[in-house]
Amino acid sequence: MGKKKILVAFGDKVREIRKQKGISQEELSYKADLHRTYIGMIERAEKNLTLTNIEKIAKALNIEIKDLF
Amino acid sequence: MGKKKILVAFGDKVREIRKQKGISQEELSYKADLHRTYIGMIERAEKNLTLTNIEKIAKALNIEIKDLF
DNA sequence: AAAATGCTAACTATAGTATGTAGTTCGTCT
DNA sequence: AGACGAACTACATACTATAGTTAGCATTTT
Repeated sequence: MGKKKILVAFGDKVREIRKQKGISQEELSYKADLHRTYIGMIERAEKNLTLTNIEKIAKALNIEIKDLF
Repeated sequence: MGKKKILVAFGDKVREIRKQKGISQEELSYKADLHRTYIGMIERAEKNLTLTNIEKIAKALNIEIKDLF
């Protein structure tokens, strides 16, 4: 099953910014109030996340939602 | 049950741009390949939509995902 | 070695999809 | 003006797909 481009792009962006900020998936998961493995799934484009979780991740990264696209 | 701010903001934005383009919910639903009533629910902030559907709506409106935030 | 991430598998919550009906808006015609 | 129909939108409900959440162990990275 091929992963959707948009999910790959989003996951890559999250990983890029997360590394830029020098934090681990686990640290991000605390800040976003999401599970550690769930963050990994998003970065690997295995989850089609909802708008509320997109917002949680943006806030945890201290960025605007816009900046994830 | 109070509607989440982010969903209200998103729904309002979709409606604003849709009206700006002078198309009905039904027309938008055709272009986005989503059900007519589902578009209504999104505009009324009753649904927490996923990233793939956010993309569908942006494409149907001929805009970038960024422009919805 | 320790810390971080990948990956599988399960369960539960809710998004996605659709139908039917009620209500709204808007122009047109007496 | 008010009455009428037509197009659009709201809303309740129900079903089915899948997102959300977690645990455990494997693998990779530092």
